[in-house]
Amino acid sequence: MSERAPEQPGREDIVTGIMRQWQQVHPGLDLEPIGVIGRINRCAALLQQAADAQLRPQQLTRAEFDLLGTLRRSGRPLTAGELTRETFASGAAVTKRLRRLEQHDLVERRIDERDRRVAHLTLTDAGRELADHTLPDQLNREQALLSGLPPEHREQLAERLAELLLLLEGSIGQISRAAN
Amino acid sequence: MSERAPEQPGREDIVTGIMRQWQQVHPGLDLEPIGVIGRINRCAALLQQAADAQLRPQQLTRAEFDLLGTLRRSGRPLTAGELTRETFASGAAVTKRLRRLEQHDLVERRIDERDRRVAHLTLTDAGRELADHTLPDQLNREQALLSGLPPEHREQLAERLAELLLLLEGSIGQISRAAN
DNA sequence: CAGGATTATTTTACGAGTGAAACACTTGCT
DNA sequence: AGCAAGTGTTTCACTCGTAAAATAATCCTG
Repeated sequence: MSERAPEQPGREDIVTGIMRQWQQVHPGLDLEPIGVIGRINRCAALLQQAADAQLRPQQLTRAEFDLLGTLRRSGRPLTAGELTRETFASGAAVTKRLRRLEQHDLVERRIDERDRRVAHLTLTDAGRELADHTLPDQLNREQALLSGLPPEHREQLAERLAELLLLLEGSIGQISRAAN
Repeated sequence: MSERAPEQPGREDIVTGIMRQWQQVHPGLDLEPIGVIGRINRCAALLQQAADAQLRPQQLTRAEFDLLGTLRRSGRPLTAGELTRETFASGAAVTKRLRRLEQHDLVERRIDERDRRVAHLTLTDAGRELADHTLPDQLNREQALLSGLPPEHREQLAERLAELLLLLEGSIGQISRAAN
Protein backbone atom coordinates (compact mmCIF):
# COMPACT_ATOMS: atom_id res chain seq x y z
CA MET A 1 0.00 0.00 0.00
CA SER A 2 2.96 2.34 0.38
CA GLU A 3 5.69 1.67 -2.15
CA ARG A 4 6.21 5.31 -2.69
CA ALA A 5 9.54 6.29 -4.15
CA PRO A 6 12.92 4.87 -3.23
CA GLU A 7 12.14 6.25 0.20
CA GLN A 8 13.51 4.63 3.36
CA PRO A 9 10.98 2.89 5.59
CA GLY A 10 10.30 5.67 8.07
CA ARG A 11 12.86 8.38 7.93
CA GLU A 12 10.87 11.49 8.73
CA ASP A 13 7.62 12.31 10.39
CA ILE A 14 5.01 14.42 8.60
CA VAL A 15 5.83 17.53 10.56
CA THR A 16 9.43 17.59 9.43
CA GLY A 17 8.24 17.98 5.85
CA ILE A 18 5.75 20.65 6.83
CA MET A 19 8.49 22.62 8.55
CA ARG A 20 10.69 22.35 5.48
CA GLN A 21 7.89 23.74 3.34
CA TRP A 22 7.37 26.69 5.63
CA GLN A 23 11.06 27.39 5.74
CA GLN A 24 11.11 27.73 1.99
CA VAL A 25 8.11 30.03 1.95
CA HIS A 26 9.04 32.13 5.00
CA PRO A 27 12.78 31.77 5.46
CA GLY A 28 13.97 33.24 8.73
CA LEU A 29 10.78 32.59 10.62
CA ASP A 30 11.29 30.71 13.87
CA LEU A 31 9.49 27.41 13.38
CA GLU A 32 10.39 25.81 16.67
CA PRO A 33 6.80 25.97 17.98
CA ILE A 34 5.64 23.84 15.07
CA GLY A 35 8.22 21.23 15.96
CA VAL A 36 6.72 20.92 19.41
CA ILE A 37 3.10 21.96 19.15
CA GLY A 38 2.40 20.66 15.66
CA ARG A 39 3.74 17.29 16.70
CA ILE A 40 1.73 17.23 19.88
CA ASN A 41 -1.40 17.91 17.91
CA ARG A 42 -0.70 15.26 15.30
CA CYS A 43 0.21 12.70 17.93
CA ALA A 44 -2.96 13.49 19.83
CA ALA A 45 -5.08 13.11 16.70
CA LEU A 46 -3.59 9.73 15.89
CA LEU A 47 -3.80 8.47 19.44
CA GLN A 48 -7.38 9.60 19.78
CA GLN A 49 -8.24 7.88 16.54
CA ALA A 50 -6.79 4.67 17.95
CA ALA A 51 -8.64 5.04 21.25
CA ASP A 52 -11.93 5.73 19.49
CA ALA A 53 -11.53 2.63 17.37
CA GLN A 54 -10.93 0.59 20.47
CA LEU A 55 -13.97 1.93 22.29
CA ARG A 56 -16.39 1.63 19.37
CA PRO A 57 -17.21 -2.06 20.03
CA GLN A 58 -18.13 -1.13 23.60
CA GLN A 59 -20.51 1.49 22.23
CA LEU A 60 -18.67 4.17 24.12
CA THR A 61 -17.32 7.55 23.16
CA ARG A 62 -13.91 8.53 24.42
CA ALA A 63 -15.55 11.37 26.32
CA GLU A 64 -18.04 8.98 27.89
CA PHE A 65 -15.26 6.64 28.89
CA ASP A 66 -13.47 9.58 30.40
CA LEU A 67 -16.46 10.10 32.68
CA LEU A 68 -16.53 6.45 33.70
CA GLY A 69 -12.82 6.54 34.38
CA THR A 70 -13.08 9.71 36.42
CA LEU A 71 -15.78 8.19 38.59
CA ARG A 72 -13.83 4.97 38.96
CA ARG A 73 -10.54 6.52 39.97
CA SER A 74 -12.14 9.01 42.34
CA GLY A 75 -13.53 6.17 44.39
CA ARG A 76 -16.52 8.19 45.57
CA PRO A 77 -19.64 9.77 44.07
CA LEU A 78 -18.97 13.00 42.23
CA THR A 79 -21.36 15.83 41.50
CA ALA A 80 -22.09 16.90 37.94
CA GLY A 81 -20.06 20.02 38.52
CA GLU A 82 -17.08 18.09 39.79
CA LEU A 83 -17.25 15.87 36.72
CA THR A 84 -17.39 18.95 34.54
CA ARG A 85 -14.21 20.29 36.08
CA GLU A 86 -12.36 16.98 36.26
CA THR A 87 -13.06 16.07 32.67
CA PHE A 88 -12.28 19.50 31.34
CA ALA A 89 -15.61 19.65 29.51
CA SER A 90 -18.58 21.98 29.30
CA GLY A 91 -21.55 21.54 31.58
CA ALA A 92 -23.86 20.86 28.67
CA ALA A 93 -21.61 18.12 27.35
CA VAL A 94 -21.49 16.40 30.72
CA THR A 95 -25.26 16.51 31.05
CA LYS A 96 -25.69 14.81 27.70
CA ARG A 97 -23.07 12.18 28.35
CA LEU A 98 -24.52 11.38 31.74
CA ARG A 99 -27.95 10.93 30.22
CA ARG A 100 -26.59 8.34 27.82
CA LEU A 101 -24.59 6.57 30.49
CA GLU A 102 -27.63 6.45 32.77
CA GLN A 103 -29.76 5.06 29.98
CA HIS A 104 -27.23 2.29 29.52
CA ASP A 105 -27.23 1.64 33.28
CA LEU A 106 -23.58 2.45 33.69
CA VAL A 107 -24.01 5.29 36.16
CA GLU A 108 -26.64 6.17 38.73
CA ARG A 109 -27.83 9.50 39.96
CA ARG A 110 -28.72 10.40 43.52
CA ILE A 111 -30.08 13.80 44.41
CA ASP A 112 -28.44 15.44 47.41
CA GLU A 113 -30.90 15.80 50.27
CA ARG A 114 -29.40 18.91 51.82
CA ASP A 115 -29.15 20.76 48.52
CA ARG A 116 -31.58 19.38 46.00
CA ARG A 117 -29.84 21.11 43.09
CA VAL A 118 -26.82 18.87 43.24
CA ALA A 119 -26.66 15.40 41.75
CA HIS A 120 -24.26 12.76 42.96
CA LEU A 121 -23.21 10.30 40.28
CA THR A 122 -21.96 6.80 40.96
CA LEU A 123 -20.95 3.89 38.79
CA THR A 124 -23.37 0.97 38.75
CA ASP A 125 -21.87 -2.51 39.05
CA ALA A 126 -22.04 -2.78 35.28
CA GLY A 127 -20.31 0.56 34.93
CA ARG A 128 -17.54 -0.43 37.27
CA GLU A 129 -17.03 -3.74 35.53
CA LEU A 130 -16.91 -2.03 32.17
CA ALA A 131 -14.34 0.46 33.41
CA ASP A 132 -12.27 -2.23 35.09
CA HIS A 133 -12.26 -4.32 31.98
CA THR A 134 -11.65 -1.53 29.51
CA LEU A 135 -8.90 0.45 31.20
CA PRO A 136 -6.26 -2.29 31.37
CA ASP A 137 -7.13 -3.19 27.81
CA GLN A 138 -6.61 0.41 26.75
CA LEU A 139 -3.34 0.65 28.64
CA ASN A 140 -2.04 -2.53 27.10
CA ARG A 141 -2.63 -1.36 23.58
CA GLU A 142 -1.15 2.02 24.33
CA GLN A 143 1.87 0.43 25.89
CA ALA A 144 2.20 -1.69 22.77
CA LEU A 145 2.24 1.46 20.65
CA LEU A 146 4.84 3.10 22.86
CA SER A 147 7.00 0.00 23.06
CA GLY A 148 8.66 0.98 19.80
CA LEU A 149 10.44 3.71 21.75
CA PRO A 150 13.43 2.94 23.97
CA PRO A 151 12.34 3.01 27.63
CA GLU A 152 14.57 5.91 28.56
CA HIS A 153 13.09 7.97 25.72
CA ARG A 154 9.57 7.21 26.90
CA GLU A 155 10.51 8.33 30.36
CA GLN A 156 12.15 11.51 29.09
CA LEU A 157 9.11 12.26 27.00
CA ALA A 158 6.80 11.89 29.98
CA GLU A 159 8.99 14.20 32.05
CA ARG A 160 9.21 16.91 29.42
CA LEU A 161 5.51 16.73 28.78
CA ALA A 162 4.83 17.09 32.49
CA GLU A 163 6.90 20.28 32.55
CA LEU A 164 5.09 21.63 29.52
CA LEU A 165 1.67 20.72 30.83
CA LEU A 166 2.38 22.37 34.15
CA LEU A 167 3.42 25.48 32.29
CA LEU A 168 0.34 25.47 30.08
CA GLU A 169 -1.97 24.91 33.01
CA GLY A 170 -0.53 28.07 34.42
CA SER A 171 -0.69 30.23 31.33
CA ILE A 172 -3.80 28.97 29.57
CA GLY A 173 -5.85 27.18 32.20
CA GLN A 174 -6.91 30.33 34.06
CA ILE A 175 -10.43 30.47 32.70
CA SER A 176 -11.26 26.83 32.91
CA ARG A 177 -10.43 26.84 36.61
CA ALA A 178 -9.22 23.27 36.55
CA ALA A 179 -9.86 22.72 40.21
CA ASN A 180 -7.17 20.05 40.26
CA MET B 1 -12.03 17.94 47.23
CA SER B 2 -8.26 18.02 47.56
CA GLU B 3 -6.78 18.28 50.97
CA ARG B 4 -3.33 17.98 49.60
CA ALA B 5 -0.84 19.75 51.71
CA PRO B 6 0.13 23.43 51.91
CA GLU B 7 0.10 23.47 48.16
CA GLN B 8 3.02 25.08 46.29
CA PRO B 9 2.24 27.34 43.34
CA GLY B 10 2.67 24.81 40.55
CA ARG B 11 4.32 21.68 41.78
CA GLU B 12 2.47 19.00 39.81
CA ASP B 13 0.54 18.79 36.60
CA ILE B 14 -2.99 17.41 36.57
CA VAL B 15 -1.94 14.09 35.16
CA THR B 16 0.35 13.32 38.07
CA GLY B 17 -2.64 13.42 40.38
CA ILE B 18 -4.71 11.29 38.05
CA MET B 19 -1.98 8.67 37.98
CA ARG B 20 -1.80 8.65 41.75
CA GLN B 21 -5.53 8.04 41.94
CA TRP B 22 -5.34 5.13 39.52
CA GLN B 23 -2.44 3.66 41.39
CA GLN B 24 -4.50 3.56 44.54
CA VAL B 25 -7.47 1.95 42.80
CA HIS B 26 -5.51 -0.48 40.63
CA PRO B 27 -2.14 -0.96 42.28
CA GLY B 28 0.27 -2.86 40.11
CA LEU B 29 -1.15 -1.66 36.83
CA ASP B 30 1.43 -0.14 34.50
CA LEU B 31 0.42 3.48 34.16
CA GLU B 32 3.29 4.64 31.99
CA PRO B 33 1.05 5.19 28.93
CA ILE B 34 -1.01 7.69 30.88
CA GLY B 35 2.12 9.62 31.71
CA VAL B 36 2.85 10.03 28.03
CA ILE B 37 -0.46 9.82 26.20
CA GLY B 38 -2.62 11.45 28.83
CA ARG B 39 -0.25 14.37 28.91
CA ILE B 40 -0.14 14.66 25.15
CA ASN B 41 -3.91 14.80 25.05
CA ARG B 42 -4.17 17.42 27.79
CA CYS B 43 -1.45 19.55 26.25
CA ALA B 44 -3.17 19.33 22.89
CA ALA B 45 -6.50 20.35 24.39
CA LEU B 46 -5.01 23.40 26.10
CA LEU B 47 -2.98 24.44 23.08
CA GLN B 48 -5.95 24.10 20.79
CA GLN B 49 -8.04 26.16 23.14
CA ALA B 50 -5.40 28.88 22.97
CA ALA B 51 -5.19 28.71 19.18
CA ASP B 52 -8.97 28.86 18.82
CA ALA B 53 -9.11 31.92 21.01
CA GLN B 54 -6.51 33.60 18.89
CA LEU B 55 -8.29 32.82 15.63
CA ARG B 56 -11.76 33.82 16.76
CA PRO B 57 -11.28 37.55 16.01
CA GLN B 58 -10.31 36.61 12.46
CA GLN B 59 -13.55 34.65 12.17
CA LEU B 60 -11.61 31.53 11.38
CA THR B 61 -11.76 28.00 12.69
CA ARG B 62 -8.52 26.25 13.44
CA ALA B 63 -9.43 23.71 10.76
CA GLU B 64 -10.08 26.47 8.25
CA PHE B 65 -6.78 28.09 9.07
CA ASP B 66 -5.15 24.72 8.59
CA LEU B 67 -6.45 24.71 5.02
CA LEU B 68 -5.16 28.20 4.36
CA GLY B 69 -1.80 27.28 5.80
CA THR B 70 -1.58 24.12 3.76
CA LEU B 71 -2.26 26.03 0.57
CA ARG B 72 0.21 28.71 1.53
CA ARG B 73 3.09 26.44 2.38
CA SER B 74 2.54 24.19 -0.62
CA GLY B 75 3.11 27.13 -2.93
CA ARG B 76 0.92 25.70 -5.69
CA PRO B 77 -2.75 24.93 -6.23
CA LEU B 78 -3.91 21.76 -4.50
CA THR B 79 -6.86 19.56 -5.36
CA ALA B 80 -9.62 18.92 -2.87
CA GLY B 81 -8.33 15.40 -2.42
CA GLU B 82 -4.81 16.58 -1.72
CA LEU B 83 -6.15 18.98 0.87
CA THR B 84 -8.11 16.15 2.44
CA ARG B 85 -4.99 14.06 2.83
CA GLU B 86 -2.69 16.89 3.86
CA THR B 87 -5.00 18.16 6.55
CA PHE B 88 -5.84 14.73 7.86
CA ALA B 89 -9.57 15.42 7.59
CA SER B 90 -12.61 13.82 6.00
CA GLY B 91 -13.64 14.74 2.49
CA ALA B 92 -16.95 16.10 3.66
CA ALA B 93 -15.27 18.38 6.17
CA VAL B 94 -12.96 19.79 3.53
CA THR B 95 -15.86 20.45 1.18
CA LYS B 96 -17.67 22.42 3.85
CA ARG B 97 -14.62 24.39 4.89
CA LEU B 98 -13.78 25.25 1.32
CA ARG B 99 -17.28 26.51 0.74
CA ARG B 100 -16.93 28.89 3.65
CA LEU B 101 -13.48 30.03 2.62
CA GLU B 102 -14.67 30.63 -0.93
CA GLN B 103 -17.61 32.64 0.32
CA HIS B 104 -15.22 34.82 2.24
CA ASP B 105 -13.04 35.19 -0.85
CA LEU B 106 -10.03 33.61 0.75
CA VAL B 107 -9.65 30.76 -1.71
CA GLU B 108 -10.58 30.29 -5.36
CA ARG B 109 -11.59 27.19 -7.24
CA ARG B 110 -10.56 26.26 -10.75
CA ILE B 111 -11.90 23.14 -12.45
CA ASP B 112 -9.28 21.01 -14.14
CA GLU B 113 -9.79 20.94 -17.90
CA ARG B 114 -8.36 17.51 -18.53
CA ASP B 115 -10.36 15.86 -15.77
CA ARG B 116 -13.40 17.86 -14.91
CA ARG B 117 -13.94 16.00 -11.63
CA VAL B 118 -10.99 17.59 -9.94
CA ALA B 119 -10.93 21.05 -8.44
CA HIS B 120 -7.76 23.07 -7.99
CA LEU B 121 -7.82 25.41 -5.04
CA THR B 122 -5.70 28.53 -4.70
CA LEU B 123 -5.41 31.30 -2.17
CA THR B 124 -6.78 34.65 -3.26
CA ASP B 125 -4.65 37.71 -2.48
CA ALA B 126 -6.78 38.26 0.61
CA GLY B 127 -6.29 34.65 1.62
CA ARG B 128 -2.56 34.88 1.25
CA GLU B 129 -2.39 38.11 3.17
CA LEU B 130 -4.47 36.65 5.95
CA ALA B 131 -2.25 33.59 6.16
CA ASP B 132 0.92 35.66 6.04
CA HIS B 133 -0.31 37.89 8.80
CA THR B 134 -1.76 35.20 11.02
CA LEU B 135 0.97 32.57 10.98
CA PRO B 136 3.79 34.66 12.46
CA ASP B 137 1.35 35.95 15.02
CA GLN B 138 0.43 32.43 15.96
CA LEU B 139 4.05 31.35 16.13
CA ASN B 140 4.96 34.27 18.33
CA ARG B 141 2.31 33.48 20.87
CA GLU B 142 3.19 29.83 20.84
CA GLN B 143 6.85 30.63 21.28
CA ALA B 144 5.87 32.82 24.20
CA LEU B 145 4.07 29.87 25.79
CA LEU B 146 7.04 27.57 25.26
CA SER B 147 9.57 30.12 26.47
CA GLY B 148 8.92 29.00 30.02
CA LEU B 149 10.85 25.84 29.19
CA PRO B 150 14.64 25.81 29.00
CA PRO B 151 15.73 25.75 25.35
CA GLU B 152 17.40 22.38 25.59
CA HIS B 153 14.24 20.87 27.03
CA ARG B 154 12.18 22.27 24.17
CA GLU B 155 14.59 20.76 21.73
CA GLN B 156 14.55 17.42 23.45
CA LEU B 157 10.78 17.46 23.51
CA ALA B 158 10.59 18.13 19.78
CA GLU B 159 13.00 15.27 19.09
CA ARG B 160 11.19 12.75 21.24
CA LEU B 161 7.86 13.78 19.77
CA ALA B 162 9.24 13.32 16.27
CA GLU B 163 10.25 9.77 17.14
CA LEU B 164 6.86 9.04 18.61
CA LEU B 165 4.98 10.58 15.72
CA LEU B 166 7.00 8.60 13.22
CA LEU B 167 6.15 5.46 15.14
CA LEU B 168 2.47 6.29 15.33
CA GLU B 169 2.28 7.14 11.66
CA GLY B 170 3.55 3.65 11.04
CA SER B 171 1.28 1.78 13.43
CA ILE B 172 -1.93 3.81 13.32
CA GLY B 173 -1.86 5.77 10.10
CA GLN B 174 -2.46 2.82 7.82
CA ILE B 175 -6.14 3.40 7.21
CA SER B 176 -5.99 7.10 6.63
CA ARG B 177 -3.72 6.57 3.61
CA ALA B 178 -1.61 9.61 4.31
CA ALA B 179 -0.30 9.72 0.76
CA ASN B 180 2.02 12.54 1.80
C1' DC C 1 -16.70 1.88 -28.50
C1' DA C 2 -20.10 0.29 -24.91
C1' DG C 3 -20.69 -0.51 -20.35
C1' DG C 4 -18.87 -1.68 -15.94
C1' DA C 5 -15.19 -0.44 -12.59
C1' DT C 6 -12.77 3.34 -10.65
C1' DT C 7 -11.85 7.90 -8.93
C1' DA C 8 -12.89 12.81 -7.28
C1' DT C 9 -16.02 15.46 -5.03
C1' DT C 10 -20.47 16.81 -2.97
C1' DT C 11 -24.78 15.94 -0.61
C1' DT C 12 -27.51 13.99 3.02
C1' DA C 13 -28.84 12.64 7.55
C1' DC C 14 -27.44 12.67 11.84
C1' DG C 15 -24.60 12.76 16.25
C1' DA C 16 -21.86 15.36 19.46
C1' DG C 17 -20.33 19.67 21.49
C1' DT C 18 -21.05 24.62 22.62
C1' DG C 19 -22.53 29.24 24.87
C1' DA C 20 -26.27 31.41 26.57
C1' DA C 21 -30.63 31.30 28.63
C1' DA C 22 -33.66 28.94 31.60
C1' DC C 23 -34.70 26.47 35.64
C1' DA C 24 -34.49 25.02 40.35
C1' DC C 25 -32.81 25.47 44.41
C1' DT C 26 -30.25 27.71 48.57
C1' DT C 27 -28.09 31.60 51.00
C1' DG C 28 -27.56 35.92 52.97
C1' DC C 29 -29.28 40.41 53.93
C1' DT C 30 -32.45 43.38 56.24
C1' DA D 1 -40.01 36.24 57.11
C1' DG D 2 -39.18 37.93 52.40
C1' DC D 3 -36.62 38.46 48.53
C1' DA D 4 -32.41 39.59 45.72
C1' DA D 5 -28.22 37.35 44.59
C1' DG D 6 -25.76 33.25 43.97
C1' DT D 7 -25.02 28.38 42.61
C1' DG D 8 -25.71 23.74 40.30
C1' DT D 9 -27.68 21.69 36.44
C1' DT D 10 -30.39 21.29 32.27
C1' DT D 11 -32.42 22.97 27.95
C1' DC D 12 -32.20 25.35 23.56
C1' DA D 13 -30.62 26.63 19.14
C1' DC D 14 -26.94 26.17 16.53
C1' DT D 15 -22.30 24.80 14.40
C1' DC D 16 -19.17 21.48 13.06
C1' DG D 17 -17.78 16.90 11.76
C1' DT D 18 -18.75 12.40 10.06
C1' DA D 19 -20.06 8.01 7.34
C1' DA D 20 -22.46 6.58 3.69
C1' DA D 21 -24.97 7.52 -0.49
C1' DA D 22 -25.21 10.21 -4.53
C1' DT D 23 -23.21 12.51 -8.41
C1' DA D 24 -20.15 13.15 -12.07
C1' DA D 25 -16.48 12.32 -14.71
C1' DT D 26 -12.65 9.16 -16.49
C1' DC D 27 -10.50 4.71 -17.41
C1' DC D 28 -10.45 0.14 -18.90
C1' DT D 29 -11.27 -4.00 -21.31
C1' DG D 30 -13.17 -7.09 -24.32
